[in-house]
Amino acid sequence: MKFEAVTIKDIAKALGISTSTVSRALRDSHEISPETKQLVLDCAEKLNYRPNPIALSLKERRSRSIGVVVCEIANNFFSQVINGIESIAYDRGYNVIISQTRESYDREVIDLQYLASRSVDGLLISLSTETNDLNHIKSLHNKGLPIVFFDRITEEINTHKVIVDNFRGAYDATEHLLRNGHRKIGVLTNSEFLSITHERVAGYKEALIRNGIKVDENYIQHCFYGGMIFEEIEDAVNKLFTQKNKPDAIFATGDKLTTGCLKTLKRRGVKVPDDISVVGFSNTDIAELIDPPLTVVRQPAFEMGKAATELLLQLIESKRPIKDFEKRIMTPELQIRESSIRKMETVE
Amino acid sequence: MKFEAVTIKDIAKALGISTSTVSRALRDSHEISPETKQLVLDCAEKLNYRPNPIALSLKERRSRSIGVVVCEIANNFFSQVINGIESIAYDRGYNVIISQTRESYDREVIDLQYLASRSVDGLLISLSTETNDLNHIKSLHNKGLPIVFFDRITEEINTHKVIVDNFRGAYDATEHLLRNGHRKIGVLTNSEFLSITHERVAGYKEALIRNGIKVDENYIQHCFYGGMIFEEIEDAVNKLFTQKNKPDAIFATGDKLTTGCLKTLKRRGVKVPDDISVVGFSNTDIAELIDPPLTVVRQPAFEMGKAATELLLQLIESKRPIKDFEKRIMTPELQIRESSIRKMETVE
DNA sequence: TTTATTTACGCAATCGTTCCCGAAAACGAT
DNA sequence: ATCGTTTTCGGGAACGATTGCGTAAATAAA
Repeated sequence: MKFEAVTIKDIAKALGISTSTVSRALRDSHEISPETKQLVLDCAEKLNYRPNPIALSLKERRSRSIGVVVCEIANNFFSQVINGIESIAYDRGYNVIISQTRESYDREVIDLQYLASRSVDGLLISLSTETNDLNHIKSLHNKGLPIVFFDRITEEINTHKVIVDNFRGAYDATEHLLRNGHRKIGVLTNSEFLSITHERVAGYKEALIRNGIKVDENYIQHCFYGGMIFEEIEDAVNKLFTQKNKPDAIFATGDKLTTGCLKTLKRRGVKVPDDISVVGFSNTDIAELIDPPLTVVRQPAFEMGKAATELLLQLIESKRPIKDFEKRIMTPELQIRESSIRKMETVE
Repeated sequence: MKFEAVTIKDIAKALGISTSTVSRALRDSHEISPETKQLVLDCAEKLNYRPNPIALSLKERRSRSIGVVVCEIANNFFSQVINGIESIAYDRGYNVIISQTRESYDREVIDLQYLASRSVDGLLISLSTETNDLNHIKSLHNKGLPIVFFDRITEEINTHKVIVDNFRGAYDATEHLLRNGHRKIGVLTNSEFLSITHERVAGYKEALIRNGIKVDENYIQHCFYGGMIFEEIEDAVNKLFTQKNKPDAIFATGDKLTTGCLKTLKRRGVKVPDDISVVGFSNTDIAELIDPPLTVVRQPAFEMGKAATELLLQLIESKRPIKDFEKRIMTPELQIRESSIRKMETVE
């Protein structure tokens, strides 16, 4: 049950020198003779010495680890973001600690508390649905903990941010539907607390307005938990279908929202795209396999993870406090497939 | 940039008592007067004191964290397992540190090294494809670090293991295909290094044999990286299709393998299930949305994560060394959909 | 009152590492 | 030979927390 690791003391004892000398030799200090240095290095090699990161963390008050807070990893977008995060962090010698909030504010508070006490050197945060009050993050930010937001950001905290051009993604998706002859476009979207919701709904509205179509608020259905609870989506779709003027297309603004919508339609026996067209934000790898192949707004998730991590490390490793923050906006890609293309030859 | 946390010393100073007293008061020791205890508790509350886990880890040589090693999290099965792991660990006060090997042996070695030096109290491992030599794990195991394997296990190390009944999953899938009139069943499977490969291929073979069909080794195609590299799957499917006797069904033994196979078929214009049937191990949430709805062997991933974690914590928290290990075998579920059902009315 | 026993707390070591400071030895300059 | 520098190394404190041991004061027993 014990787990005895080789320490600096063991080397010191083996060589009959002090721990200070060993430490300096390993750290490649100038105030050490080449011979002693070599001796220590050899001995460390022989004993398979590994510095104890915990002791280092305690001493240096940094852990060479960064915390990632997302709502859930079982989501294509976030798991791809995490891959991007790791690809950078790993190379730069940082460890990544992931925590999931499952869209709960309480868990976000606890997770953040934990990560902070664990001395992470910085934080990569995508807010959870329930989060409205940001004091738990502000207090960490005010204490000087480097934070970068991605995807679900907030304007209340001034720091680096990485997002996709949500407005444009939504605009393009909506316009694509309009071009294909749809006029009554329903929206399935997330909680109103989230930045992505506002940006995406705004893009949708703008596309309508520019095409001379009046926005009907009844067509905009919010799912508070973004589809984590399936019934939420069923309800939202029901509400869309009980409008006096049933929509002829649905735009879903999230991964779970999109697939949940498709499931609901399928179970109801609604044909896509014959009865209704569907476009959704999604990073699924199998959009082409879906029946019908799904038109998606795809985010450069991996790149977003990379960018956010680079910005964070820059914050962490900067000597002097950074006051000039950047909002990096990446470009989403509309991948057009059959789910949004009205078949003209289909006649009732 | 500094991040000053409240320590036990701050409380001691504020109250004019020693750190020992504070520590004991917080730990609810009996040798502390009720008044002092209350004083300390109040002060701790007021200053918002949080014990420093790093200092605790150093002192107690345990971190109340467990390490998880998987090939990748952007995989339905593994992200669901991780959810199961977290659901237990979280309640029991353990933190989960996830690392991805991306199927690389070298990364597995490094990740494990890192987790060990980080003083994780235990390890949950699913081996990576490339891993053939187990010395890096054995050495940790021999030093007494609690380890539980799941999914991709090894017989070389004696400890708890959690798997699904892979033999049965494959047997059921194959027999299902046989019952539907298929006789020439190709297999897309993982590296021969992996336990899951052997178990699943064995189940497949047994089903054939029991039905009086001779096993044709040419029908069994291994993808070394389990489909992480798409071309691998294309090649394998090609090989299957250039047999003198083209298969009339494909059984894929992994998530990526299954979706990759479907993509390849779709791009080749091969119709499922008209031209060929497909069954695969997969934990995707949208099997029903695929064209055609996909017959899958689904693993109770969440439950597997829970079970593995419970076994690990039992190992970690046991007073005396455990010598009696358990292999927990859970039941996979064959979910039958259209991809494996030959349409009888289809005539050439 | 004296002695024995609790009670309640402080001191200091410990975990593994770094680093400031002091000092011995070696070297060069005078 | 003497002094000043430089090189090279050791001692010990510090990071935050726990804990064995020692001990003064309070209480109980004689």
